[in-house]
Order: sequence, then structure tokens, then C-alpha cells
Amino acid sequence: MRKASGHNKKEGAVKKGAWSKQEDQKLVDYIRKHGQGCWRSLPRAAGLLRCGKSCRLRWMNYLRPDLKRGNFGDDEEDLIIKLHALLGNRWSLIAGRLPGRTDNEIKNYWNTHLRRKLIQRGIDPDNHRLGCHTAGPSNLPKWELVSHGDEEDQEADSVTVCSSEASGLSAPLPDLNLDLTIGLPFVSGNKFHAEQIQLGC
DNA sequence: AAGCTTAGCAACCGCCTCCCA
DNA sequence: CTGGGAGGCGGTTGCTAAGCT
Repeated sequence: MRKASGHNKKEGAVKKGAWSKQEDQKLVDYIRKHGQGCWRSLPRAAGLLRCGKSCRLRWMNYLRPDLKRGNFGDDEEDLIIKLHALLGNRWSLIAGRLPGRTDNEIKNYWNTHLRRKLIQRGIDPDNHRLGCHTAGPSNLPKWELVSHGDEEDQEADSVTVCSSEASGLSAPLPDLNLDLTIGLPFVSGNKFHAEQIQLGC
């Protein structure tokens, strides 16, 4: 079905592809009883022919009880756009600001909906700078800086100020004024517990 | 109605980081 | 200090459903 993986060399005959209802049920039942614990040993203990990574992904993205499925609201869309402008493709951090949403879901939504939306508004989705020219989705638009006069400076990672009126965004990006103290509801371990992002722009 | 194209999304892959012995 | 194992992350793939001709 999918490409053979080199990283399953120790996994024996692991199943790949879409999850069945029975597999989902086994995973949910096991985690309800025993908690998440060690993902590597979980599949065997739960009676699943999956690798630990696959189980983790399935649980995190679809089976967790606190997930909010369904369409993104306008406020969520707006928040994702603003967070992406600040954080880039740090999907897990963005997901941390959207309770009930997963990084994978946000990433997919960005790539399929929001990217296109920004392009139609004439905004480069990669750097959130206002582009000009026609924003035809099929052609790669040419982007130009809004406020940087120095052409040599185009690769600099300074934040470019886009006019909110021109860009169609509800607020100019550097004035987002978001409190980006990351309270991560789903991060386990101590990796990000103290992580805070101060908005410096 | 059938075939083709495109969009959406679930899932995989490989790399990176952290932890621990 | 170092190396291996495990978890986590972002990029990418490929299946499927919807829309179009």
C-alpha cells in the first residue's frame, strides 16, 4: 500500500494503512484501562499488530476523547493565520493554542484551505507578506515586499509590516498583540512545560 | 453515465531532541 | 561524555470522494 519503511525492521509483521473499528476499539480500551505508558510496548500489550508510532498517531489525532472534530470556525481560522505568521510551520505549538485541535489537523487545514485563502487575498502564505499581481491560485504569484525598501534585505528575517486594509487581514501582523504564553494541554513530559513565547514584534 | 481531474485528509517516513544508562 | 532508545515533529504520500466534462 504505502512505501516500505526502513524503520520497522524490528517490528516484525506490522499492519499499515487505515485503522479498522476493531483496532480503534482495542486501542481505546487499552488506554482507558492502562493509560498511554510506553508506546513501543503498547501495541503488543493491546493486541494490535501496529507499531507504537502508529498507535500514538492514531490516538493523538483521532481517538483522544477531548478532540473537537468538524469544521474550523472563523475565529479559529483567524487564530491559525496569526499564529502561523508568528511561529511558522510549528504546528504543534499552534495546536497548543487551539484546544481540541491536533497539529496534523491544523497542518492539513492550512495546506488545503488557508494557504489558498491567503493567496487569493494576495498574501504570501509562507512569509505573510503582501504580494501583488494577480493572485491566481494556479500560477505561482510573484511576491514583493511591502515596506522594505532595501532589496538586498529581502532575505532578512525581520518582520515586514503589511497594511491590514490591503492584506484583508483583520489586524496588521506585527500588532497582533497576542498573548502567546504557551499552555500546552497535550504535551507530555517536561519538554515544553516552561516554554513561553514572548511576542517580540 | 462514464471517465477524468482535483481537493481533502488519514497515515507514513525520516529526522531531531531528550533522556538515561 | 557518549551512544542507544523512545517520543515528537514536520513534510510528504497516496487513497477516496466530490466535482467537472
